[in-house]
Amino acid sequence: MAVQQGIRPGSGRGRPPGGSERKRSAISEAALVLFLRDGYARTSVDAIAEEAGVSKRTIYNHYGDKESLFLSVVSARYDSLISVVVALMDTFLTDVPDDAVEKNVIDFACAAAMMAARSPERAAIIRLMMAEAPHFPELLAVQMRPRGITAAIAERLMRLDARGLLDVPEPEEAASHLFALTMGQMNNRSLFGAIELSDAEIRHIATSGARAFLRAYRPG
Amino acid sequence: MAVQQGIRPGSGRGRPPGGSERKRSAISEAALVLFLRDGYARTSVDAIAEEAGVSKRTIYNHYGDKESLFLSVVSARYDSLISVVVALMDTFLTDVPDDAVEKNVIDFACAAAMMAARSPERAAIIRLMMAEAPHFPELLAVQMRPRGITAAIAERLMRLDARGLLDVPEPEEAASHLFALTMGQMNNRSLFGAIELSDAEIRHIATSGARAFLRAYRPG
DNA sequence: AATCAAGTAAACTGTACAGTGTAAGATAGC
DNA sequence: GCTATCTTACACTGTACAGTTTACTTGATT
Repeated sequence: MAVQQGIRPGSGRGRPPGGSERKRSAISEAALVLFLRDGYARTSVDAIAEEAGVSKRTIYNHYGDKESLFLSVVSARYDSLISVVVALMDTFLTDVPDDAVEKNVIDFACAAAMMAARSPERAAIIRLMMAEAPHFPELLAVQMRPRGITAAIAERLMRLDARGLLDVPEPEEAASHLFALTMGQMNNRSLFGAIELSDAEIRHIATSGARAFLRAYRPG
Repeated sequence: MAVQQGIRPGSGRGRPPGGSERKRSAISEAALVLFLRDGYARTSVDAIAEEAGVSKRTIYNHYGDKESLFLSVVSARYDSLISVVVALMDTFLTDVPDDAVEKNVIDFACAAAMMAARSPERAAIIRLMMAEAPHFPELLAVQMRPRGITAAIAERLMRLDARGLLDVPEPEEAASHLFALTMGQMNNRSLFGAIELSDAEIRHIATSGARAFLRAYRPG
């Protein structure tokens, strides 16, 4: 009689086919799902093992302990979220035609707001990092790394200033204002996991924020 | 030999002098301190009892269970924080002289930012509510109550618009923008418990946010 | 003085969970 | 085919914690 196999390929005893990388990533994905859904303290290693289709011992072999697992998966995912935002900036705030500043800033705001409002995972990871930062000082460092985000916006604004398309005497401040008026506004609403907004409402909020920014920083 | 008394007055066995209100408030204060410092899951009822100088049984007699205690103390404190912000608005955004709009908006921004940056308890309670909102739907309701906060700002802005001191066609939106440019900017920095800012830096950030708002909404 | 209301102490129940130890099974690579 | 590597099952340790039970103590009330 054949040995009872688990649901997933590569489960069951013995050295796993395809190397241990697959196990490792099954663990990290499962861990992320549960940490984001239930928080650090409420998530048990046994539950992660079950979700990943892996034995508890394997988790400890790979990650040492629960804290290391947590820090590893959370900081990796945070970094990848940041890179999504940076990509948005590249799309909308670089190579702006002379007559399309307003359109591009508004489009950027809409895209950023849409992402902020429509990605529950993003909200969950920010919530989680905020909640656990006091207990895991390492998370502070992870969050500090991308101070680059406003710096990157600032750099684009400077170029628009140089071309006379905006009047931005202090690019770092202006970048922070643009961020506050777009992503910041959405964060205030979504981080509590609160309200469901329609696409039209999101676009409206983002557009009005972008317009306020443009009025505050128009040239002349 | 006298019975060994605890450190606090009214501790020890027997019906407490001064009624049970004093016990009740000792419990809620202790609970708040520990919940804010360690979070919900990491705080044990035994620890609260010790901090309050009260027996564990008394806590259960007063609050029933840990969840009820948590909801009670957190929502009470949140309400009182909100009222502090409302008081700030009354101070700076009501009865504004014709020639002092700029000054008052900037002063409001500075006061609000100072409070946001200098009250660790405020940051802690927002963090805590965000973190636990998914597990305690009741917290959502608590947070929704003061949608009045932007509404109250909006009302003041409308009056300034009527007097021709600002150009605010959509007061609700503008209020949200002012909030984002002042408290929002500070929240982004303080909720992670991150950086220590000097008074001068805080004032600078708040002032530049207020100025951007004024440029976006100046009349004419 | 009697009674009631409120609280205390401490042991106890049941459960959940982090992390370990171990023997055995399966695969990869030589 | 041999061996090192990796995984599994599972029992086990120690601890922490929510909530209860019981027996006792004391201040207020009448």
